[in-house]
Amino acid sequence: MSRRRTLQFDAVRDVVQRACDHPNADQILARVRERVASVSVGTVYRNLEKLAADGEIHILQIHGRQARYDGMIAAHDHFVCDGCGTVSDLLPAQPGRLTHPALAEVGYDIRAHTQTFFGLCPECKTGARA
Amino acid sequence: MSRRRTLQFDAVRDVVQRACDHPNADQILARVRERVASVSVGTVYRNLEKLAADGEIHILQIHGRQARYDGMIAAHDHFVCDGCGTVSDLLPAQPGRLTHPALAEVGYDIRAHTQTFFGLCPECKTGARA
DNA sequence: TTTTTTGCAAACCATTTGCAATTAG
DNA sequence: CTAATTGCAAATGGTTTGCAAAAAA
Repeated sequence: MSRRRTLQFDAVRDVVQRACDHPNADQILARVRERVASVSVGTVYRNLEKLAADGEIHILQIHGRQARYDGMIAAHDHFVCDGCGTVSDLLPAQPGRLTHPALAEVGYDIRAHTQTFFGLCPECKTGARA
Repeated sequence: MSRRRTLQFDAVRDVVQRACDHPNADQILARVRERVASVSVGTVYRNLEKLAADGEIHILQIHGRQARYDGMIAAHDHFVCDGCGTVSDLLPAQPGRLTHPALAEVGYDIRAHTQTFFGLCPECKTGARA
């Protein structure tokens, strides 16, 4: 079960960690192939899964059925532009989460905002599962 | 292009708007069939799409590739329990968005939090597309 | 009648998986 | 040597689509 060092694994990790555009699996495959021409789709997905399991990357479900991958694991938010379609990282200068008004002040036209929390609900917290 | 009133459309809308568990398409199909036994998968998806286009419901991409549907359109956040797996609405009593500490105080054990903003970035705001 | 909507089944497409061959340790 | 990883190709599974028949307007 131990993790083995392979050219493919290292390439996938490096591509995701260097990317600043939240690429999807296809884009990652293409970039990895620039270095290791023979990698297959399955290998890319398997390695992305491993990296996510190890907490080295995050899988983003922005919209639609195609996942995007994020190499930045520090807590941060995202902005999806309806104009150019890019997904960008929002890094608060001050500790704490960004707010709608704070972004408006920096020039963003925020039209929607969704927030999702993950964890244990009050019932599960005091009950069975960990 | 005008919208026609059909049994199927009304049933889909009613099922989603009455649901408080953020059902997926399969669950909605099952519930709609309790009233209109003959509805097909395609019809359900087409009507969900229309409702979302009209802003009557929201499509949620919580995790994985299976969408969930939300009949509550007022601004609110979501909590996904790692224990029981339920997705619940978080409705702030006071205007404004819920925060991590606020939820902790009410008994939630928050382990992750993601925030996504949609709109126009500063460049697109002052540029071409509306 | 005219146009939208339906049901069915096939198509799509991102992701997953089985398996034999490779390869890291 | 032996267990993990790969490439390939086939399978999955949620969602979409083409089309002729049914139903609104």
